[in-house]
Amino acid sequence: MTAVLLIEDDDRIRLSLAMALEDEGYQVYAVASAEEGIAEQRRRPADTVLVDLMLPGMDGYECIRRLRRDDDVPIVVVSARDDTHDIVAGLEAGADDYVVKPVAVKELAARLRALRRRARTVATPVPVTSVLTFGDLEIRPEAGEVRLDGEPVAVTRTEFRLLCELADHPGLVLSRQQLLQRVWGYEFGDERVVDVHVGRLRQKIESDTGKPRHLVTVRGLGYKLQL
Amino acid sequence: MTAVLLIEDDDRIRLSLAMALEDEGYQVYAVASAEEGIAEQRRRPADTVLVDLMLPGMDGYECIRRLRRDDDVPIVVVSARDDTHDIVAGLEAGADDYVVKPVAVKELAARLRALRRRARTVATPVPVTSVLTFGDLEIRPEAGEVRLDGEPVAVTRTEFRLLCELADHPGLVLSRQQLLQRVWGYEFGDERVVDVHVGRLRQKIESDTGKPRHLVTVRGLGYKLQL
DNA sequence: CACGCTCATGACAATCACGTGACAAACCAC
DNA sequence: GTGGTTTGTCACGTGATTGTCATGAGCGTG
Repeated sequence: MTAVLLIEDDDRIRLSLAMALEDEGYQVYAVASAEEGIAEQRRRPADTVLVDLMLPGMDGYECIRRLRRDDDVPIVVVSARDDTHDIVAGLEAGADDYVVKPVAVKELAARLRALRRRARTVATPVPVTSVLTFGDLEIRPEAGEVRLDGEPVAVTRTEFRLLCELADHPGLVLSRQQLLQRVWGYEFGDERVVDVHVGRLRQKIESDTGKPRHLVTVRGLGYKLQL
Repeated sequence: MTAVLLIEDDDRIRLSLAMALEDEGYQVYAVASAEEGIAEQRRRPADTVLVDLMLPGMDGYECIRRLRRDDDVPIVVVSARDDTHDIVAGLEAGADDYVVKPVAVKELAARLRALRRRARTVATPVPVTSVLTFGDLEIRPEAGEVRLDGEPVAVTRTEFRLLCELADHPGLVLSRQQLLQRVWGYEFGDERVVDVHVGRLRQKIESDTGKPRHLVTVRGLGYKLQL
């Protein structure tokens, strides 16, 4: 069965549209915000995404761009706004189609079928990649990528290696000595280097560096990475 | 340049739409009947077909079905009729999109671009050719062909092998060393060669080489190819 | 509370990584 | 051969990255 992700903040519209689509034979995942939608699509990818443009928080255009960044999934904008500028912007952001509310369900279903006919089977987006997850923090060693809450975070090589080393031992304390050896290859050296890099890393992945949630200090022993 | 075939019997609309599309950078073949359109598409296939529904002689639905029989070309209905029944019928006949006249040219152009992004080019019936797709970038290893937004891109052999090697591991970082070995067969060698070729490749497949969308640098680690 | 120790952080200069243009050798098609 | 294309090397500029250091805050203990 075809699964559709519906991102629409208006409760009435969301529910009625979801029910109508279910009657048409779709399995519908419905959420009320762009953030939820992106998370949902990551967790349980649908075959097609329907998205409203006017959403609380992150707007629809940004939502489309983020979905597109991860994925080649067909996206249809379902919006009340019908002027050319919005339509062009929606399509340029990466949507495949744009329909104006209120929309006949039969038409929407026909457009979904047309789109699905056309959708290509993309070459495995990211194959067999191990992802180390620490709550909202994701580390993909092979992809050289760190994501916080789904958003890519730019880290330097040393920071990345440090993070991977810590992530390889979740919840375990690694001493500065151990880190110096494994990340830097130093046998001896100034242990302060580790502190500095941990600090820089925290700036990037912790919202409150004073109270780190993932990359925590164990006084007198070293650092560890936890959920 | 992208060629579109416009099938529309009303002279005024046909001419003005053709001119408007030409202003948008399309090459337009315009004809006034379904029969002419089908013949024209056989003789000189366009990349996309725009078709009116109410045509003298063979109607638009039948026209779409016949075009579809030959060809997987993207088809957009441009019709004055805006009721659900017509829209569904048009899409079910095989159209990819349906816009209601009068339509803003900007919107139409945006829809054409969106469709083109999505459309697979099956014009030449190449059997069992794997196509590696990265958004608007297509790589056909067997055919030795690279396409950007459907348009063939001329790449040299080394560039092509480099691209294939990266495409074989979508989203994964390959170090310069790995690339040197796999593309050049060098065991050792100047890693800057890789940079230079990546640079040349970017000139050809990235619109803004400063901010590459597909062939990205992972500082300190290497390069990767992504959506 | 005072002390010693540990850790966080900002500043800074040296270094590094990368992108790019130029160029000559190698290669290729004709 | 000959002219054009492709390829590897080099050098330079730019901006990012790195290790060091100094300073001050934080913590635990007596």
